[in-house]
Amino acid sequence: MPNILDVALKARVSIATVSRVVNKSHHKVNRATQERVLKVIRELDYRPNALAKGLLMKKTMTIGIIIPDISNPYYAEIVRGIQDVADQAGYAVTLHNTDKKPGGITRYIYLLREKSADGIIFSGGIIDGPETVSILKELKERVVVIGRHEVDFPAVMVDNVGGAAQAVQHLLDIGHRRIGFIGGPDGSTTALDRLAGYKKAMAKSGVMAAPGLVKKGAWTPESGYLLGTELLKGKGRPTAIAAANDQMAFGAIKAARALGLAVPKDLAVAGFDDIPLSSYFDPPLTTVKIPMHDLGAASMKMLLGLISGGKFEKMKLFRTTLQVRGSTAEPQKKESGKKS
Amino acid sequence: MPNILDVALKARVSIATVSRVVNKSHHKVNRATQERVLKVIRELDYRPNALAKGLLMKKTMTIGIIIPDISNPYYAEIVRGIQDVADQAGYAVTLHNTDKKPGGITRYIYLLREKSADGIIFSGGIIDGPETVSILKELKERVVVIGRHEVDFPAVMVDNVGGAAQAVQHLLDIGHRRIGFIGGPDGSTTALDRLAGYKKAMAKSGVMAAPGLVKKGAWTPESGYLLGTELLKGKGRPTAIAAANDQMAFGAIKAARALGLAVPKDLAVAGFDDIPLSSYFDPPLTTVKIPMHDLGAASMKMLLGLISGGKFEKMKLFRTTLQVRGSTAEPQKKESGKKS
DNA sequence: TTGAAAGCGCTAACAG
DNA sequence: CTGTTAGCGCTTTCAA
Repeated sequence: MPNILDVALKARVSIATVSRVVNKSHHKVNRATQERVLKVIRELDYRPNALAKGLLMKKTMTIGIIIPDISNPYYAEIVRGIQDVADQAGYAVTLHNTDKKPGGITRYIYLLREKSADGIIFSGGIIDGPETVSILKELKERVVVIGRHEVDFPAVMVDNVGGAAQAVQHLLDIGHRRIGFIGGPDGSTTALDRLAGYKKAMAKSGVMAAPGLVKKGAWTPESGYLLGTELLKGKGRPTAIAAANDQMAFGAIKAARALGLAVPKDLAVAGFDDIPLSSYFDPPLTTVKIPMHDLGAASMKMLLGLISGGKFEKMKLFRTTLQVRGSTAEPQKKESGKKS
Repeated sequence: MPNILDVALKARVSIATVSRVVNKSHHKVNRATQERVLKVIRELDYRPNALAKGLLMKKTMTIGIIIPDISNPYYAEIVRGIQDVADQAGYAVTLHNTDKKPGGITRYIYLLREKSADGIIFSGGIIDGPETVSILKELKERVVVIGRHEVDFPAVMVDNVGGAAQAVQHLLDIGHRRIGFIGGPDGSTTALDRLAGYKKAMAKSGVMAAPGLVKKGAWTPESGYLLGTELLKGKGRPTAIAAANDQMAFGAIKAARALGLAVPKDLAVAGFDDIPLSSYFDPPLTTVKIPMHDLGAASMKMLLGLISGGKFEKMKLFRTTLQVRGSTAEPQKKESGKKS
């Protein structure tokens, strides 16, 4: 791999001159010299070493993303949004999955610090404990978070409370009263907010939310299936289920089918997120749409603002929109729908 | 951010000594000195600068992944597999999406070279042209590819021909004769191989594959829907469709439903990949399972072998397994199934 | 318009 | 066992 000295020698100039033409510096360089250098650069296929440059300039044009799991379509979509604007701005992105790894978050933060990342985008996931929070608080890194967190960083947020309320309200509006809720895990503020939205809508309509109707899942279709089965087999079966994400909603639908219940006839199901495949399901899933790609893009724009040191909105809130599709319908007439 | 000199000064030792304790060097360090240094490191929260280290050692502990699109569950799963073993081995991963970007591949290769990535994993995607191929050929970087490519690199491969043949053979076995195929785009070797598998199985059974029954899609559910509609509306409607990936299969199923056709009663549909949600569909999708996570993991292990310079398999082939689920069934009796 | 030289933070060879 | 020093490849004063 040729370096700047190789170029300089071959072009019979100093490395300073090479540097100037490579960086299109304002410092004037003779036209002829410039072309000679450019020619050698092409011949040698020279590329400046980003490590050396980064070391000197304290800027690496790299940012890190910390998420629970890239194989979750929700995060995949967000990451794509981040990358699209990062790439445009000349930034590379390193990816870090925290799930199933104790102390993952702090580990990655330190890693990114060592690598001199220019910034970090942090989304979702469970903050392991107060320790993590205090570490986060003292972070000197430039950080943007997606979603609500217990720490004060510039943030891109989603109205999860309102979104969940929308979904539940829809269920209420079409006549459901016994509405089950499959939520997310403890420690997730997103899970907390979506549960709050459920409770809010229920309370507003004066409907009792039986404690047995609320379950805590793990965001996966498997957990949706498990919890859906519990809900459906328990006493006082709900006529509708709102799930805190689409994957769990799919699990719940599968559970219903396994018990001989038709969706939406015997059970209405609503999801959350609107992942790409949701509208292709049968029945197409009624869900609360989050503009995931935009979420990612907005967070990266915010980080760019932070990095450049200019002014920028410290907070951006995205509203959700309810997508009413085939998986929800009004409950069957009074006689409780036994198995056909 | 404290550097090695700050630590050295505060601990009253030389930077060499600090370096030795940080790197657990074999070079002996007095026990007491060591503890003094360790204490200062903790006090200052010192972390070695990876850029400086990388510059000197010519090793960055970072590898790059070049794929078409992370929001495609197929790639997301592969990337997760890569990351799991990379992370374990102490490597960070940068992600690069090439789709919809002319010249993307070469651009990212150069970027990765500038950043001194220790290796590159390259999966899927269309090689823009002969130019890209020749650039790839001259690459001095350590590269592992996933899938078949026109270039000779260590590779992790999938038996796409055999897999597609499996799916089509299954359709044939249960009695279908008019079998449509929704393939991938031109320029993708994966698409080529899956199409070849379709043709192979058809030929083997002596069944004519009418040219009008073969379509080329773009891997997306939308294109599956479009092409499925074409297939179903055309003359001599197929009784079964094999799609080159699950997303297009879902699109085709949606198309069938839109035309009042029941799956699998009026139309059998098989997919390819077995993405996480496929078994949750209604009907659960019959598909050719690829161990995507393992594919990613294997590619990273191979790259680790390449990097360490040891011996390792230059090629690893993964077999596919057919998952027969609810979306395929035998064709209806002779009388061509009109709308009910 | 060009070049010499300092220095970013680190490791390792060498000397003591 | 510890320290001094060269140098990884680059940008940027400063001088010419």
